[in-house]
Amino acid sequence: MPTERRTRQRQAVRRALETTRTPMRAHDIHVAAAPGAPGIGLATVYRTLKSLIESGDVVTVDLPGDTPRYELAKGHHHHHFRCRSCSQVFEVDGCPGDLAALAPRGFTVDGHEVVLYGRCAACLS
Amino acid sequence: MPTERRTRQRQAVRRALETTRTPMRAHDIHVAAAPGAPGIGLATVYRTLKSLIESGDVVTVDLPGDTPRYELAKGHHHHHFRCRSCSQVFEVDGCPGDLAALAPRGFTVDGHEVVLYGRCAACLS
DNA sequence: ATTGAATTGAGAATGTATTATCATTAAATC
DNA sequence: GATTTAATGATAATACATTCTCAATTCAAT
Repeated sequence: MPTERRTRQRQAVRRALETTRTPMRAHDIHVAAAPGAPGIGLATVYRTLKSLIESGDVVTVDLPGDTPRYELAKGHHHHHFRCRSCSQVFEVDGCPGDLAALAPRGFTVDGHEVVLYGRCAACLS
Repeated sequence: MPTERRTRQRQAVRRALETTRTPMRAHDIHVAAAPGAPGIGLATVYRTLKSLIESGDVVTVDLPGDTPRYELAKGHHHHHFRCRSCSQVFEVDGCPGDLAALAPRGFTVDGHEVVLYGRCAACLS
């Protein structure tokens, strides 16, 4: 099995995700990682994301009709908020609770996702 | 202004959406409309969907990480359930209610979406 | 320092949903 | 029935995110 090497670009990708307060798109990560890894390629960003996801350190944040974003695995159940103005996504701690009752009779529910829409504080000020 | 013509293929697309009990993908509609409009092209399905959406008769159902689906505008607020087994999407009447309280301080919430995951009745039986 | 293999960057290639093009067909009006 | 022109079908073209290719690079163990 190949040994994982600690490279400047992988560290830059990880750092980008550790530093941000909002889930990032691959493109955002590419830009954010550039200062720490000059010339880093987009392919490397994707390769790194893939391994981080496989190791469970990163999770994909898929919001309806939006390009995928990535965030560090938080460990706790949470949802997201998407600003209609700046399109940025924010973490939402808290959850409406068990929604199984909403499902049709005879259906089994084992998970759910909630997305809030509106304006973030920055766009309102 | 161009006059809208009543064609066999448009009727077939509309009928497909009126007949189904679950939101359909463009491809599904293409298949479902074929019997009523032999040889109908996929482009026509998209063109018809576009006009139905513009007229407000149809709405797009975007679920995370899934290809877009389309359903007749129901008029009432509702959500969706996606079967992890057959991938089919079902309408969910009912709603967890106002979720604005979950948003971070200073944020404005004007909408939300909820997606339930699990197994549908058919896949469980 | 040397070397073997993992990693990288640049760009081509892929997959998928949707739109554009354009000659042909067919509604709707006369 | 003839005419006008919106609508259609086949297919090329877009738009994207993501993956693949492969020569060049660089990590890390010797």
